[in-house]
Amino acid sequence: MRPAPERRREILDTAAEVFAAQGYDATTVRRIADAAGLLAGSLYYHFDSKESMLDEILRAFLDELWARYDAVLAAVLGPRETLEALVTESFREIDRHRAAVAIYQKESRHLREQPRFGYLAGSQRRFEQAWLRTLERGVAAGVFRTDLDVRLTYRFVRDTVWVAASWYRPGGQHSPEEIARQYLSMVLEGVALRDGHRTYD
Amino acid sequence: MRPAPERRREILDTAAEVFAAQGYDATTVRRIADAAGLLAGSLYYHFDSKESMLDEILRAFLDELWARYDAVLAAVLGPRETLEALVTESFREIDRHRAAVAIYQKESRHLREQPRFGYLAGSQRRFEQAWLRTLERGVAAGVFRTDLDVRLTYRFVRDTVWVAASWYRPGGQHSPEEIARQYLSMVLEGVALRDGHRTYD
DNA sequence: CTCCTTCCCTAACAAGTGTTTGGTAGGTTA
DNA sequence: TAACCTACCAAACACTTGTTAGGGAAGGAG
Repeated sequence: MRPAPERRREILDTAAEVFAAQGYDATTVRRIADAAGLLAGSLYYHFDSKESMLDEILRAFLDELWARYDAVLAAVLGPRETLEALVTESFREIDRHRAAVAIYQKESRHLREQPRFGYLAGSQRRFEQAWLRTLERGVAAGVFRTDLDVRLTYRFVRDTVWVAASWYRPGGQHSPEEIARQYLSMVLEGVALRDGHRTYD
Repeated sequence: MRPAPERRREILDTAAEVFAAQGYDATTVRRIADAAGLLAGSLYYHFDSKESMLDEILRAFLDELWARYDAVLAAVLGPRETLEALVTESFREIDRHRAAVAIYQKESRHLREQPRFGYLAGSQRRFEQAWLRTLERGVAAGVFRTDLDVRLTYRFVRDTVWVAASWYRPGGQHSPEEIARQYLSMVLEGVALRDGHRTYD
């Protein structure tokens, strides 16, 4: 027999890809099995249910994301540096877990209502607090504009970052860091040209 | 009998709400019928199929959107004014057809591959061209920054606008025009405070 | 060799799916 | 009144869904 305990991970990655491409509900277990090279019933040797696969995908993604976020937040940087670090980590996460992020984007809103996926709501609250605090710190410190609705700004920043998962493909011409740099530049400085605006050297 | 030829529209609006909330595939015709106050089979007096309902919802949305976009583009404004007008019209469209926009956001990527929904790909190409042309005009005219990847900027602007459909609720404290103003301010000027930055009067 | 574990297949299950068919209450038209 | 149309219901259809049970091939351990 092959040594394969990573067969499980292999199947889970396949499932994540299919979920991301077709949507969770539209994906049949037979389709996953097909893509992974086995039959539908055999999936249940590795996993309890289709829902368990989804659960495991989302948990792994959120665990890794929060490990990085917590590291950033624990460093207690200035508000602008915190924002830059959070955005950069987000793009790195998209680079690593593209499928999981796409699934999260598409499904979390209605999954959140199921008890089993209640942790999605909890994660979202922590997420929102971390961002709001950072923005408010920045406003107080005079590095962010004071004339904007903070909550609107939060949604703006949050969305601009995460929807990138819907078009980003790893191995493209831009690295996650490069995309993060340009996104940050747009979010912080705007796309309009103005007097004294510096171009890259 | 009631006068109702608008019963059809009523059912379609209900279907759009349910599709937007639960996802198209996760929505059963019985659920739609329930919400509309009739039985599943009775839906087929008004519509050919579940897919037809989705098709009609998306077509109505795109038709109206393009009518407004074409009016803006035909006016041949300056690039910055064009961008502002397109964004404002987009938020107005979200205000009017919130459910349809949410469905479009969630489902268009994979629907696009079905022949029946091929027009989604066509619409997306026109959409991309209109935006890219406007941005390139702006770069050439010196009103937009020259150091950004135009395609990245396009996705940035596009996404920031349309994901708003996932959280926007009509009748909230901000009108579509107010949201558009703040979004445009963030996209054009950035969220960072800088010397000489003016707050609202 | 024999036993055991790992990993998968075959075949079926009940529940739920979109859809069709035939019928009918009640208003409109002639 | 009679014929007709609109908008719906009741019941069933064929099919797909996620899931389960039993079995078996292939390798490692004794």
